[in-house]
Amino acid sequence: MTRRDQAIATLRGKGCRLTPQRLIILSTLSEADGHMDVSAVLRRSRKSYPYMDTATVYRTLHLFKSMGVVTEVAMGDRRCFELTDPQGKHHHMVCRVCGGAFDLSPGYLDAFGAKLVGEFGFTPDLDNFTITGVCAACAHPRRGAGRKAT
Amino acid sequence: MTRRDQAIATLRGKGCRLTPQRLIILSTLSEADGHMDVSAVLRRSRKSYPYMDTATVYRTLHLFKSMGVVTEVAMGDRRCFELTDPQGKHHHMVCRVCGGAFDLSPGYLDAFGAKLVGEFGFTPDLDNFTITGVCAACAHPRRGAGRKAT
DNA sequence: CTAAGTGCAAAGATTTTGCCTCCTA
DNA sequence: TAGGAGGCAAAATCTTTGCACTTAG
Repeated sequence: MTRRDQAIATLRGKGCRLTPQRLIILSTLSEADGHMDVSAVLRRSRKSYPYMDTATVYRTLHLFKSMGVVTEVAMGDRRCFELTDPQGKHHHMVCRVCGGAFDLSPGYLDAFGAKLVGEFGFTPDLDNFTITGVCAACAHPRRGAGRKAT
Repeated sequence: MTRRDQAIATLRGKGCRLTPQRLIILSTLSEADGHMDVSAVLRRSRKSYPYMDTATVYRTLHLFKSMGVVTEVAMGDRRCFELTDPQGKHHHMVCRVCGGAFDLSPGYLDAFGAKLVGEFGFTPDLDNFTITGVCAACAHPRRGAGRKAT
């Protein structure tokens, strides 16, 4: 089951209407496979539905976030959204130079998360975690082009 | 040397003028000892200088950020500023229930960061790192009030 | 002195809201 | 069909910018 299908099931289960606009926004997020800001969601959604309205995108993303089907992540000084990974953990490293996103296997953060719980009683939201930084290609421009890996 | 003094030295070294407004904004950030958003900086700065202008705050914070004397951090869905810690990193845990922010000593993420660099060549932005989750008070409401920590 | 910085006001962005119409369930 | 959702436009915010005046160095 794809994340998009999972999201649809969740929305249906919570009694939300599955309007064409909502499905388009889900598809948009799904195709991009990651972090898009509001204007990017709007722009891309309009490719399949030119009348998509700004207010609809805002309302929909807020709804999705409150339903847990999308996650809002801070990318530097920008707020982005992405479909929540139903498997649970799914981490990304996002390069702030080229914008590329790289998957990070679960496990890398486990020790860290366990420490926070143990020492502070603070339970971090590690299920959908994104960290920004600079990828190898952008850090060493001569060794490879800084192309986008989405 | 306090962070504020450090900041002043840096600014002076880079040839920036030390206007009263800039000093007030530094003091404001310094007194609050932490993450304040633009409107909070403005509001508090006006206590010592009622004519402080919005544009000045924006311009000053941008300047300070570009000079490295303040760091912009994403606190949930809010962008905040704080004096850069000259010791280096200093992280936050933000409770998504009560909104409270807790400092996280450097070191907790070092092993994690080193792994990313070593295994993927990805250099994470740990200076600017905030993790959301649920704090002890909110996770165990009976044991303590969910009060706000800055 | 004089270039940098501020204040003010206006322009631009971004995000939210009201209200009426439309459509999903 | 009835209440939720979308469209549209206006409003509320948030942020940036132009320009004349002030001031730190």
